[in-house]
Formats: sequence, C-alpha cells, structure tokens
Amino acid sequence: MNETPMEKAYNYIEKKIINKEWTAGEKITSEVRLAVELGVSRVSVRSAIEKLVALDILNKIKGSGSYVNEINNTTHLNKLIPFMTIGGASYIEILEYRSYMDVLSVELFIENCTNDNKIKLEEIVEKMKNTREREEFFLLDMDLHHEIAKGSRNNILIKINQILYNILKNSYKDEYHRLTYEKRVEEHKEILDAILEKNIKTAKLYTKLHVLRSLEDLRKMEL
Amino acid sequence: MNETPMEKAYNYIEKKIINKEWTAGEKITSEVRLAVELGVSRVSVRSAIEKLVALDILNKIKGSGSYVNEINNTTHLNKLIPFMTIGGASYIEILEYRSYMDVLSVELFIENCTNDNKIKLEEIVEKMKNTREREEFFLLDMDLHHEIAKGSRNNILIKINQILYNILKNSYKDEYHRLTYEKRVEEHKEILDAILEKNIKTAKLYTKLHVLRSLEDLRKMEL
DNA sequence: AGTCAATAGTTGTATTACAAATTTTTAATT
DNA sequence: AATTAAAAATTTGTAATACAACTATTGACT
Repeated sequence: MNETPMEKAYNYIEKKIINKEWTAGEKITSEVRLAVELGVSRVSVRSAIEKLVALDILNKIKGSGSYVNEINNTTHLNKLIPFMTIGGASYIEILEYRSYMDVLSVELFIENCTNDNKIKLEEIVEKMKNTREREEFFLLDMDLHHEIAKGSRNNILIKINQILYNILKNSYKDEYHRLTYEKRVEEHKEILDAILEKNIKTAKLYTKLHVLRSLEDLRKMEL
Repeated sequence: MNETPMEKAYNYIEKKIINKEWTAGEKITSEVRLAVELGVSRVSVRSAIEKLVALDILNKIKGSGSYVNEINNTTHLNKLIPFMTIGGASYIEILEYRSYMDVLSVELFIENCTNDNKIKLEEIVEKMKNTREREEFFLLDMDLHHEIAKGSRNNILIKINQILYNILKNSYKDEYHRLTYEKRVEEHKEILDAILEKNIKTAKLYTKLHVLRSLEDLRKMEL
C-alpha cells in the first residue's frame, strides 16, 4: 500500500462515508480515537479531516465534533469558488452572466414561486426602504436576488446564484460607499410589482436593466 | 476582524495569490517563516496550506516547498467522483437548468462567436454524422455544446457548462446504450444551420427542444 | 568542469500541553 | 419528580518541540 499516515486516515474516513457507515448529519469518531484506532498521530487525522472539510464533505464544530455533510450535485459547484476568486474570472464577467441568470430567475420565480416566497420578497423590499446604511442595504440586495432564485425551485440555479453573489460581496466589501444606491430602491420596487402582477415581460426587462446598472457601477469603480 | 489563526494564514496566502505576488509555479514562503511572520503556529499555517492543497490551488512537495498551481478545472472534478452516488432526480435538475443555459449559450454564441468557432462546430457535426459508436457520439455531443459555450465568450458560462457536463457524463457512462440517438444527429444539424444563418429565434427553439428530449430520455431511463 | 558527500532548508509526523467550545453528568433546589 | 445550575468530561483549536524524510545547495576533491 505504502500510504502515508494522512492518507491512511483519509482513506479510512472516505470509505466509511462511501459505504454509508457514516451518513449525512452523523458525527464521526473523534480525532483522538481515530488516531488511536488507526495507529497514527492526531496531526495526521486532523490533516485528513481538514482535507475533507475543504471538499465540503465534512463539517467541523469546535467542541462538538466532525459531521458528515449532505452531498449532492451542488457540492461540486463549490469548486467554482477557487477558480473564480483566484483563477481570473473577472467581476464584470460575473455580472454579465448574472444579467442573463437573474432574468431567468425572475421568469422561473413567477412560474414556480409559493405565496411564502412572495411574502419574503415583500419583506425584504420593505426593509430596504427603511435602510440608510449602505452595507446593510447591499446585503439586503443580495438577499433579495437569492430569494428570487430560491423561488425558481431549481437547486442548480440557486447554488450558482449563491456562489456568484458571495464572490461579488467580497469585491464590494470595501467599496460600498462608492456605489450608487438611491435608484436601486425604486428598481427593486418595480421588479417586485411586476412579479406580483405576474407580468413576466416587464419583470424580466426591469431585472435586466437593474443588473446592467450594477455593471455600470462596477465599471466606474475600476477607474 | 476576529479571524482564527488558521483563517489569518489562509487569507494571507490567498491574498498573495490573488494579487499575483505569488504566481503559478512559484514557491511560496516556507511554513516556518510564515508562522513567524504572521505570529501564528506552524500548525495553523499547515492547516491553511492543506486547505489550499485540497482545493488544488497549492501543491506541496516534501522536502522542497509549497508551489502555486496552474488553476485546472477538470482535476477538481475527479476528486469527488467517488462521492457521486447521486440519484437521477438531481440529474433531472441539471438538465432543467441546462434547458435554459444552453439556449442562452446559443444566443450569445451567435452574437459573439468568431469564424473559428463556427468551423469547429461544423467539424463536430460532420464527425457525428460518421459516428456509429454511441459512447463516442455522446462525447461529441458534449464537445458540441461545450464549443457553443466557448463561443459565448463568457467564462462563467463556459465553466459552469463544463462542470455540469462532466457530472452528466458520469451519469450517462454506463447507460449510453439506452439513449436514443438517431434523432440527435438531425437535431444538431438543425441547430447548426440556424446558428450559421444567425437565426437566433430558430436556434434557441431547436436548442430548447433538444435539451427537453434529453430530459425525456433520462426520465425513461429511471423506469 | 564534474562528482560526490556534507550541510542546510523544508515538509511530514509524533508527542505533549493547554485553550476554547460543546456535551454530558452530577448535584442542588424547588 | 422536574428543573436548574454547576461541574466534569469530551472534543476541536492552537502552540511548541523534536525528529524523520526528502530536497536543494554548498563546497571540497578529483
């Protein structure tokens, strides 16, 4: 075999999960016990576990233990994150992509949303009206679009949406003060109204314009 | 900030890579030095580095050092293949998503493609005509759609397309023989012709129908 | 200049110790 | 008996040290 101690621990845990001896939500054996059982140091066990955490297969809680995650197709999409933050996809490209994705989200939202989805949307827009803090506003902005994605009922779309917004959040982080935001309240209101009236065409149009304005904002920031 | 020592190290390294202070192929500062520089223990530095290794951003060589990787996408996918014991329901979701994404790809392709893109498309369709081997056919099928995505000129779309197709490939792997494929040759021809004529509406329509038929195929396979 | 061994540098693992958070147990009180 | 609060045990997080294993460099010798 010739596997390193770390690999030994990694393979052991991986096998347990694949064989469903440890299933989603379950707590795995503690680091110390694994180390004793496998005859390796705790350092090696920790390395293995951390690798699995990085791959979104395990989840650690300090003082409690390590737990097996739900694994589905969206897990794989998490690998987009390093690619996009480090591998050179530009924020402008992300927004360009969003200029289509968000329109799609709105369309699917209108087709598939529940009443609960609508209520949440209204709540967020209401909060936005009363928010003068820019950072908080943009977090609400992201919530809004995430909520729209959720109403689409397509998990792939939801996940991708989530990833892209997280990346954007990072890029905006220190730049909130430079973003125009007065017009955004109105824009969101327009989108919401169109959605509530089930006016797909109008909703899509307003969404498109909304994202395109974000793009403009970002381009100005680049200067 | 309230970041843990591990996060401190992780963010430090990540930032260096994002800012291109450390570029692909380059050796990063050694663990011991990083620990001293950042005022954290070597354990924490190692944790951070191993996380980046798990994400395929860094590469460690015992006795030598840690090096920045060329970001490569397909390698990420392979790591989780053992975990891909996914039921068909989620594949249907992927195809549903694709039923919109591919339509978008075609639209952007027509708007942004180069002559080179078109030629490649024609080549692939030509190969398909002469292929009777099902597995090879479906690989060409994926190539085709990937080529269309590439012509869109949006890297996010290209990347997502690539990942989704890789997941699908895995699901089809042992099921090629059960897929209808006679009609697909015609369908691709129709899409290609519409693209070459820059007939966006027709191209989008045929693309939509094409994906929906794949969905049907998959649903039949479930039985 | 080329070879090879010694040396220094770097990652891998083990051990020990303690901090910090959570969970479980125990004890006290009502 | 049930509830609450404190204490103990468990578990992950970090630190420090030591040494093993591997790599890269240096320098002496031919």
